Amino acid sequence: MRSTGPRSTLADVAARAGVSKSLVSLVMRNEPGASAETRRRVLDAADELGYHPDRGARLLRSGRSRLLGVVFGIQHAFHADLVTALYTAARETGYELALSAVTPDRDETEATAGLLQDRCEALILLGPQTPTASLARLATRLPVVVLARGVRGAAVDVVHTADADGLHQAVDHLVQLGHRSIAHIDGGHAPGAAQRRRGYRDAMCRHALDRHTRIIRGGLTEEDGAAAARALLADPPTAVTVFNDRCATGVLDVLAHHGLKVPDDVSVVGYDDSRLARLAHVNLTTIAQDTATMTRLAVARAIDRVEGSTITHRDVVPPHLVVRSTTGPPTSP
Amino acid sequence: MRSTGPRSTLADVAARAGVSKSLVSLVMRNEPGASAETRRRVLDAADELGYHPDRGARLLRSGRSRLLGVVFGIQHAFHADLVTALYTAARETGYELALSAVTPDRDETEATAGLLQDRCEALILLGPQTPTASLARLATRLPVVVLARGVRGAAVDVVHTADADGLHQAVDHLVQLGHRSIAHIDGGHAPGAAQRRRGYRDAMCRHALDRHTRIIRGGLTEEDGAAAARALLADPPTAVTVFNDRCATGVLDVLAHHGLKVPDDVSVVGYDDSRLARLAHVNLTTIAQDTATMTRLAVARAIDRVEGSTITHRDVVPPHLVVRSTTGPPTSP
DNA sequence: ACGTGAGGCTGGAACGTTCCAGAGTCTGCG
DNA sequence: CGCAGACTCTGGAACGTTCCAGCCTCACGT
Repeated sequence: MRSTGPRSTLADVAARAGVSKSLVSLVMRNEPGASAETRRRVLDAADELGYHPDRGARLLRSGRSRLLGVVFGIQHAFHADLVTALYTAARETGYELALSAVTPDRDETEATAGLLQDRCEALILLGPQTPTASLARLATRLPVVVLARGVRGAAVDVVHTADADGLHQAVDHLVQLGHRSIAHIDGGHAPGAAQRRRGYRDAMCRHALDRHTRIIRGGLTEEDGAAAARALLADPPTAVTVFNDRCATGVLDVLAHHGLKVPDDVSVVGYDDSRLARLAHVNLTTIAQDTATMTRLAVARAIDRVEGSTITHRDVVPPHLVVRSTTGPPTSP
Repeated sequence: MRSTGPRSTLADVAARAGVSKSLVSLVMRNEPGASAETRRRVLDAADELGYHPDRGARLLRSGRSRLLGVVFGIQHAFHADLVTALYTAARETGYELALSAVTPDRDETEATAGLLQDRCEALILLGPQTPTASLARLATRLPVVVLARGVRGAAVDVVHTADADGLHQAVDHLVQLGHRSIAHIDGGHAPGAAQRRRGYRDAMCRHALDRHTRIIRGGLTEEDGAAAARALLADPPTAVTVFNDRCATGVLDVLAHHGLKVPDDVSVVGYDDSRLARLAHVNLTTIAQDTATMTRLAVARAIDRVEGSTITHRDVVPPHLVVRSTTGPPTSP
């Protein structure tokens, strides 16, 4: 049933065309050094035999896999968005992506190990939790780009959003709508949480709203958001900025269950502009990370390194506010 | 800065451990033939050198990649659950997973092509939309296992849930609670939708509730659920079974926004028991697909085929009801 | 005492490429 | 005429594995 036809090799093609292996190799790689006539003969022979070069052997000899490894959290909606964008960013570069997922049973170390076996030439890590020291050690073996997390110090390239800036925009927007009692549900120890927290605090200061500053411990999951929202119910602010969209979803949910109207009673701003936020029935006002730019940069940095660059880059990409329907002017001050 | 340390090889490890390459090879593959003591020495040496076997070279020599390709939809919460389970299912088998994602910009054909280049020995496709004919064609090249979709006819192995059975259980549960007006929000043309629809219809019949049968066009996203729920608002049933959890989330959302209490006013049952359903603040009663069993079977089928089996299997795994907090007795009949 | 067999280990030949050094042939030019 | 250089082409050595045949050593049974 299955045509387990024996794969033909360079040698087979060479024999059929009456030339040497080396010559066939040249022709297959489209390199100069063969006459037009032989070239055609070789190509014909290859075609007749249904020859396809063996990637593994090629890699083994040449040492180049043209593969970029990507480590991502499979449960993470925003990572899904990033991976999607990474695929398109890599499309025209001549490099391909190799995916390795982090799951509850499979940590980053394991995910990374898998990619090393594939001989990836560089690694792109999405919001890695790996301690900086380990990252640095990894970076001695091959180029590493950290995406969507601001790591300090390690000799790795970093691409992330101007986290604080995002919260400035969020607070500005709310203040402009007339809000004064604006809380922040933070991301705990999650990557970027500290910066966003600081952004919130600074912005409140700038608007002379220090005394309204109110930070509730959140996290990065829906759960965390729900818990934080419940903590807020006793004395709700008129607006709340949330660490990320996923967490904001939990907040919205709890508010709805307790009869609080969004945005009439409470305005909510998320962060990421993940697929979640764009859903019509959620339609969340949020701070959009510029995934297209970030992923394009990440891929470019990785390739630069592969091709010999030794400059360490840290790219901070500005986010922007996307106003949807979860924010509006406060009804009662 | 970066030592661009040359990748260490079997030979390096061998030198450091004071044994031969062959011995190291044995140890790395976990084959018998080395004493416990040397084994440890070799493992230590490998660790110190940060050695990772080169998959390409391995494949080149042995002709076996020991790789199972997995094609999945990266936007799909339930696929994430499946991939997670697949990793654990594959863990002890000696095979590894190669992931290839389907994104809005990257269709199944492209995802599959990538895996073929990696010389995967078999393919596991998650809820593929590819037409049966193409699947059959693909199956002539290498073993193919279709997971979470009941494909007819093609010479591929299939592992899926007893879809209709799930809806029987859902309806039985609701009837037992005292519901009579039970609607179904279906999945349109999605894989499995037809079977679930039929399961609902049959179960309603069996309980002599034919005249309450009410099917609303849904789909597999939150959007679809939200739209369907809005259609239901004019004359809400006391309970509704929904195509999947994702869709059910949309339903819950709309109900909450319109002040309908769940489960007091309306009971809701989902399908999949995806991570979504298990969230504390959602806590959705749902039909759990047995992902552990399904993935274990899928991996086993793939490996059987790789190892020469020519029997075509179709495994139908029974789902089971998980009662959480979105179902309860109807308050007013 | 001696074969015997098993367990632990080694050396070298593959696998299908690419890369390098060189071997012919031909052209043009001093 | 001879020789440099360009153009074609060839042979063989890598690349990092796995696989195979075989070599010790030791304990065991007779």
